[in-house]
Amino acid sequence: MAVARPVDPERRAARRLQIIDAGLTVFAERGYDGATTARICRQAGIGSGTFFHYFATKADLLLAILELGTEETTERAAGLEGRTDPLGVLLELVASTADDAADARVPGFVRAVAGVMHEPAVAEALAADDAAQRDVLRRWVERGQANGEVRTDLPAARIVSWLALLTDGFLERVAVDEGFTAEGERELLVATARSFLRGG
Amino acid sequence: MAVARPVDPERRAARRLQIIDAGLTVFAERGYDGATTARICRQAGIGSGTFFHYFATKADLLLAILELGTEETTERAAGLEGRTDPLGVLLELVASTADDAADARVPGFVRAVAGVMHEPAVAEALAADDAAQRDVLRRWVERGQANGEVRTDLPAARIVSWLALLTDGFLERVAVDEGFTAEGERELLVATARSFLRGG
DNA sequence: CAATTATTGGAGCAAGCACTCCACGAACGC
DNA sequence: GCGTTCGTGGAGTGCTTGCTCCAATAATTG
Repeated sequence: MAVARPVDPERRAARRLQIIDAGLTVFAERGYDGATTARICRQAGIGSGTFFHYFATKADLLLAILELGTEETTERAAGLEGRTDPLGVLLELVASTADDAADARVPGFVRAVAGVMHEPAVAEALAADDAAQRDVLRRWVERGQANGEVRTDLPAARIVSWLALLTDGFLERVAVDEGFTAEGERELLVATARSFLRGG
Repeated sequence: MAVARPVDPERRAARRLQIIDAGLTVFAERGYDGATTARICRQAGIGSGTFFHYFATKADLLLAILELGTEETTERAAGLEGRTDPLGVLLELVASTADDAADARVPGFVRAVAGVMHEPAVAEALAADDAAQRDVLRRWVERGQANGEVRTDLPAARIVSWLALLTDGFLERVAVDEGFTAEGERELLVATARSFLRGG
């Protein structure tokens, strides 16, 4: 009778994260289509039955990874409220991209995702992530403009696009360029962003 | 007896280009794996037999497109020999990226390629293209440094990487960002590159 | 016109894939 | 212990895909 064996949310979350981690690794090194579910399962050390017990679809795994990234972004943004130096905040946000890129899997994952952008679900998730990130940036850019710390000859939205250009390009370079390391170029990234924000 | 029906190189080249053009289109809008050979054939208005008569493999088509791009790069470089204003040349080269991006298929194709970088053959071809492009840029950067037009606080190779960062990021933004058009942002790209080269 | 060969379309095939299904074992309430 | 449900692995399946094969056609020479 009795309702035996209730779900253990912690155990479930842990397994989920384990699969997510494996997915991140394999997506990064093989691309989306190159990452077969079989390989992801092997990387995670599980059977395919388990995989589809946690994710209905391979695409769902990708989406879950993206969602995790978006969460981190919003958390990071929340931790910055109350600051009064918009330029400093913006540069920290830019620098955090370099820090993310220090995990070698991140750049690879980013290009893997870019390669599946034509899938509507992925495009939507990525758009949401992009919008969240842009929202944060724009708010600080506007404050900086009001402040006099940021150039006012360009609208805030356009400045945000250019910050994104810098960080996207940075990730791409780290992925491709042998001599271009996240740690080594971090400082120059910040300096370049500062120069741009001031209106060099 | 008689050797009838000799190959017509022009006809062959034309067909080849027709397929290449279709491939560029479909790769750009569907990604590499999303671009089925069937769809490429439909786009080109040919049967699959014809396709494989011209390209042994789907990957070969991708490689052919890349090779065409490399050729254009080297041709463009050759046309610049003899100039004495390194900074001007560099900015023209950067601007030509923006011009390429005006063809909406180019940014899409670039990310499609990025999504298959884990294939050794593609990685190799892309490395060759990258090396060719870098070689040209580095030569002009070095001349600019000797000239006093380009900053000397960074080694030429590193400056080249950062120029590539700008152009890569530019292509990515054009592909993703609704409000970010190649024509509209071209000028700012050149200005930003100039600022960076001078050492802002 | 005949002979010969490049060129073409499309039917079909083998392989690989995401995903389903099921049976067994473990964990819990009673 | 017993009953019940969750968690798990892996064999199997149906579909898609890159690619092959071949018969028909077009083009060119003599």
